[in-house]
Amino acid sequence: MRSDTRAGRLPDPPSPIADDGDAVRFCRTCAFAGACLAVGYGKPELEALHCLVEHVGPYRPGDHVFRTGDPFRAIFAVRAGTVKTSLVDRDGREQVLGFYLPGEVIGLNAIYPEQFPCDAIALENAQFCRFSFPAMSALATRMPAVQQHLFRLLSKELGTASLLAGDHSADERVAAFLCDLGERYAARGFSGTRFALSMSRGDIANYLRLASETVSRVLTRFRSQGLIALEGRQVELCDPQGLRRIGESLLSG
Amino acid sequence: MRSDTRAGRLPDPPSPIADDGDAVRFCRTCAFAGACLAVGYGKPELEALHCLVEHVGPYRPGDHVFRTGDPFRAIFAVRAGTVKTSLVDRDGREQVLGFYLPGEVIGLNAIYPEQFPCDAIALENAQFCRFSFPAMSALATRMPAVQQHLFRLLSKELGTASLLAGDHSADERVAAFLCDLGERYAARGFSGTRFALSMSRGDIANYLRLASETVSRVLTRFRSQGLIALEGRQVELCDPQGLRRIGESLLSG
DNA sequence: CCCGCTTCTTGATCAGGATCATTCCGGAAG
DNA sequence: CTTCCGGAATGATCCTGATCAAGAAGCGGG
Repeated sequence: MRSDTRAGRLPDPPSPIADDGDAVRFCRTCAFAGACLAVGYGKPELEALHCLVEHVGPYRPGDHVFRTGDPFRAIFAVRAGTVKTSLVDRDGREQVLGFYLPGEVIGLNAIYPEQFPCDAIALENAQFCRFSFPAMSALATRMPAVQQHLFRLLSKELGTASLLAGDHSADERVAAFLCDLGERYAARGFSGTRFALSMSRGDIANYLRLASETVSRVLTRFRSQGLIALEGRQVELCDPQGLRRIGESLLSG
Repeated sequence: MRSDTRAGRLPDPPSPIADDGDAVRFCRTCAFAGACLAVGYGKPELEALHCLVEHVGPYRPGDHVFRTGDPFRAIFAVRAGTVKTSLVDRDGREQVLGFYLPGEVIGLNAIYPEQFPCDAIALENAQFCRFSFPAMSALATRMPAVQQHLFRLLSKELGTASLLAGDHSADERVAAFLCDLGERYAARGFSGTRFALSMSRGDIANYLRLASETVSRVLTRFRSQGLIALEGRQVELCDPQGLRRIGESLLSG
């Protein structure tokens, strides 16, 4: 599993960490870092965490990590790659709920219904840490730090979910989307101004509740205004300040 | 506090419970019922719950229960009345995040930022159970049922938050809004087909990301189609099935 | 290298809902 | 009763972004 045949020369230097051997380095950027590090490496509690973590993957682009209706047993931290979550209503229309980068957690919205309310689909080759939820909440009972962490993760996601709901112009949405992605990449140790959009224009549009044509147009205009540089799915935020100003109503208040 | 001068003859027979004396009856419909009842009345654990619950109120229409930026110390279960939560962006535009009926819980989205990210404003005379959050999470550590309950509440709210985000027509939004309110009233023991809208058309519109004129027009049309009866803020769902059909894309998938 | 597919871009037109403006209604105060 | 005022209903117009349509560009496979 260390080095497989697909180890070609992918042109992504700021690529997500896919190195299974470097658990410590990965864990520092993971959303569970707070919980994991709180217990301290070497202590017996860490054993408990390790017992309930299971590395799964790799998944290839388009693979499902879980599907709508699957019984809820675990949450997943993204180790490598990117994932989108989406739901499909009965007339078959897809609805993208979110994109998740390395270090972020998916599956939290399945706790209440006790089954996954959405699909999770890998956008790139992806790997995960799988946390058994029953084991996790049992652990949380014994370790306040873990419980606190779960509460925070849930509450945080709650905050971001309500942002998309506002009525905002296409410009605001796209600008905020780019800023948000940049900040999240930066928080995980990648470049926050230069990265690849791992999702299609259609997925972006769907997520932002716009038509893909509109996304194209806005991106093109942003480029002509010097706010971004764009080449296929590679994007550079040339004027993060300006973008932030445009999207600010979605970003902080 | 029991009977003050404003005890006029308000025409709302299906009024929320405002009777301080009937704790048991109220608690059965409260969102914490599962947690509270799980420990069983009379057991020592109940003492713990009672210690961290504090009844607050009454608040008058327009009063703030908490404000954006207030330090987060507690979550609130609505005992009586209705509340809206909303945030105000820097250009002063209000954004209604949700309406909360008796038995529902507000403040969960403050856990992560550790301060309230929104205002909570009473729409009617309102009272609350205030749960100290540090005490609550300490209790959750000792009582898995409470912890489980908090996780579920958070996860549930996460689910509803993502529904509004979809791109839906004005008709769908209004129909789903009415159905949702009805179902929530029904779940708390009130009539699910005949109730008063405690919020203004403007608030509804804001919540649904529509203009208030649009809400007016849709309601008028629904009435002329026989889907609802409407008189001021009193509404009756004459054809809940039909409404549900219209709004179904927002209601379950 | 060409083919066929998907994704992306760009243009032209259309429509749903926002906005502006006016009127109507119901309750509170005088 | 009249006046006043905010919320609500209704009409007229405008604008953003969706939709329809067509072409360009990337990409994997033969």
